[in-house]
Amino acid sequence: MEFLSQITMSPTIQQDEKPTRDERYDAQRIEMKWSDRWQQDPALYAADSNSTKPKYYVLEMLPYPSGALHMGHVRNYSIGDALARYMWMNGYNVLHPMGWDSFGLPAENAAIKNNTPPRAWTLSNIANMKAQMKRLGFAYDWSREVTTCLPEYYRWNQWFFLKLYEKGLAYRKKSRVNWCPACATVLANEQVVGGRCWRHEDVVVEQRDLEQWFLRITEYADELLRDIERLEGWPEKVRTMQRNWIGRSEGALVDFELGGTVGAAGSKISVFTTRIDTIYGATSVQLAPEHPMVAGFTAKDAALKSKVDELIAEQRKAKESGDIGSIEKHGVFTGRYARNPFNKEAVPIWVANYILMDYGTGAIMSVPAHDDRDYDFAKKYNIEIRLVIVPSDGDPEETLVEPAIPFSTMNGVLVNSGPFSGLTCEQASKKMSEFAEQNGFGKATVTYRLKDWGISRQRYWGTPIPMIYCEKDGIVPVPENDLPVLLPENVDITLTGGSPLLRVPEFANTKCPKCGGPARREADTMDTFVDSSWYFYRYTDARNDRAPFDGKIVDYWFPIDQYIGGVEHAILHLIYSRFWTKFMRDMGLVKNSEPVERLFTQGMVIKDGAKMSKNLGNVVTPDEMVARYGADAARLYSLFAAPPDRDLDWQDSGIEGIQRFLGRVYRFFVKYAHAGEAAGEGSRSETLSPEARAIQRKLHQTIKRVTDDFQGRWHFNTCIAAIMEMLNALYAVEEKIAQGAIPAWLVRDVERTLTLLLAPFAPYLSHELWEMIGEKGSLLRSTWPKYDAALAKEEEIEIPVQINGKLRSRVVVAVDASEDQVWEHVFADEKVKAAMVGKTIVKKIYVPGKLVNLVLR
RNA sequence: GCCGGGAUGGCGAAAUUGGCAGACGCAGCGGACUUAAAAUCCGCAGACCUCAAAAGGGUUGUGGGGGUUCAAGUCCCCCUCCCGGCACCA
Repeated sequence: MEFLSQITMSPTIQQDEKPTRDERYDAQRIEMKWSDRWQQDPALYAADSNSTKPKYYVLEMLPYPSGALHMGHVRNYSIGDALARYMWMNGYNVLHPMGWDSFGLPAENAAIKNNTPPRAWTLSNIANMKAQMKRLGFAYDWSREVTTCLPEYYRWNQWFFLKLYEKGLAYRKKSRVNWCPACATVLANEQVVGGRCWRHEDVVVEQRDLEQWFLRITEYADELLRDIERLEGWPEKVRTMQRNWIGRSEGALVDFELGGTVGAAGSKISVFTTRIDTIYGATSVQLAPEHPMVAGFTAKDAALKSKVDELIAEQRKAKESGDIGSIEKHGVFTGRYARNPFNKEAVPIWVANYILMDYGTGAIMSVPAHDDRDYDFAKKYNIEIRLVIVPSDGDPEETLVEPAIPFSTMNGVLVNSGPFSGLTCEQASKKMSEFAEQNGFGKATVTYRLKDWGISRQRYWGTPIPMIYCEKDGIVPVPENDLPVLLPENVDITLTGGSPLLRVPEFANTKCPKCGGPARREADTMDTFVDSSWYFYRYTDARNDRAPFDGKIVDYWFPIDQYIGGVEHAILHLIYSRFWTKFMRDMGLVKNSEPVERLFTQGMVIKDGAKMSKNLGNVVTPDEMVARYGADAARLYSLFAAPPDRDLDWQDSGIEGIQRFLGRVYRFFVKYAHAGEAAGEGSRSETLSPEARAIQRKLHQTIKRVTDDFQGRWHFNTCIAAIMEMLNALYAVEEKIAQGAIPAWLVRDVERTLTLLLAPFAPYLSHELWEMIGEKGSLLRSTWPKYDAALAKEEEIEIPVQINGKLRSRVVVAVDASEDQVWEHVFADEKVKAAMVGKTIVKKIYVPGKLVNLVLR
């Protein structure tokens, strides 16, 4: 009975009868063995802030603890981990930390859905994901783990906020939020679906103005822009995106006075223009529908008001669906006129849906002759089109306004522009700005698209903003000694009506630090981008309880040598982080002006042509991949399937090929690892057989290919292909190896080097191999192999022979053959001879080492 | 609409500077091993045509059209489609 039950319970024993247990590549067995060993040595991946070695700080963007890792994470961390291991093997003191961006909306959503407290939900997600990371074998220094939702971390958010407030970089102003009347609460943009509440499909979301906290990032707009030039290790596309995001434009403010009846909202309209030189062509003024002056116009004009409301709705809808750029232009004439200060002419005032309130002044002067958008609008509403610029090199007589002469033309000359006619655009821009300033109706100015950073969130799961409101003393900051302002637990966040903390009396009711009288705490929490703006500084000194970090330690580790993450963070996270660094520098906390030296943005992981998502049901989880193929295979495949900067199309069959490759490696070592061990060093001076020499050459070529990619463009897919080629070359001469015809020392060299080359990509297997070849020291601290150019060099090369640009033959020549020798071979070639019959040579092209081409006629 | 990135065999891809298009891998086909299958090892393989067959040879081929060049996936001009980002930036 017992015998039978053993059989049925261990079906693998039967399979194992043929190949012995150790000949099969059993990823689970190998990975569990090494995983156990690594757990027992927590100092294995520890960074040393007092080391004399050169430092290297490699960082992957910290994840939000959503519950489980996805393949995008695996890819991101496989890239970073390969680099970290490579740098360790190159003798660097590597800092490779990990943490959790653990405040934020999903925890609250989960709380509402499943009635789990955000804190418990978040911490259990972290535990799960940390276990997944460990199983995948990522080499993190867990002693520096940062969890942003814990008071040890967020107290420093509060501390920084107080500093920002002290410096005048934090201020309050009214700002618009989405408000669901049914929930009676504020909604994030994400919770607004098609203009309606995510929980109430039939409820239209309203806008409300609330007093909120802002950080004056615009104070640094110019420096943020200028320093982009220094970020040479960043992808060009990210730099371009940031430049455009900051959006500096030089132009002028010009005041148009209102004519006729003057509304209570003010008597002049200030417009921003980058082309003041076209102002004589301005035939209308256009206001954003939400421009404050418009409210004055519509107050007593119900018909106008309903038209304007329509424009507002159109604009909001377009913004939401993301195609504000292609909005169909609509507008309404207000019945009022404004005076162009240059020619004193009265022009009609319109309200238009393509004018944005949050850029410039929310008002423009419309010059239909020289701007396509203004042209379209003028055509539609029959507004006058007046030509004021003609190309300096064209015939003015022929220049009719049909269609608009592009606004961007700077190489033009002004016409119909009073005293400014005849000037070039450039001259006129300068003179006209000066003229406006002298006469008090305008000035040259610089406008940024970048807006101040609103950080108030009317939510529970975030860092409480450390401010107190006292009836007597007004806004009073929480004294530093009273930090942290703890986020209360057991808060019912399903209740309605603004910020959840407002409804927690123990939290909201407090005493004024100044007068001791009754006061109310700020109940809003901070945007989670605050957490991620400086977390990477905390890693350098993660357990400091007296300061966010020690400046000296930061000075050792910063800037981050390599930051790796998704391109979706190219703007917000990376610009806030840059701002935070500059603010900390101005506080004297850090010395560097930029946090990140080199940035790498990886592509998305795609399955069946679409981004992996639960909705599409095309999610592949790391857990199932690890269970079926092992962590090494999952990691290696995520690097092999595509270059890391491109999107990756996940194919389950692809990972099987990788597993097969790992098995091939393993079996080779099982068969031949001992030969090398027994042979010792042997006599390296012996002359190698052609086969042995070929293996040696291939080995050095492989080292070069892998090393070059780490130094250069990180196309790990081709590195891994190179290692596969090396292995194929070994199997091709397997018989010789088995016979001992390849010197044992060379086999051992190959095996040792192959193990080192695999170490950054497949840590589990490479550790196992390292042990199999009898190496005792730490693989991670061993030395990256160097290639020998002389050994990598080919002896003979094949030169393609083209005739009239078409491949006709090939000749084999010595690698150092002279041009004459090559031609000698070419002309001796039968196919070349045949092709030359009856033809004359027009041209001979010789590209050393590459090809030859004969042009015949 | 604007900005950015792409398009290469049945599939994922390679070709780093204008120089043999398709490395490496998947799927496929054939062979060896096996009673058989799996696993493994070896080999074939862009498409079309030609040759009785094989070897060989030819034509064609990197989204489409034009151009530059002895030579173009790569450079220039025009166009189509796909992906990502966006803020009509005045």
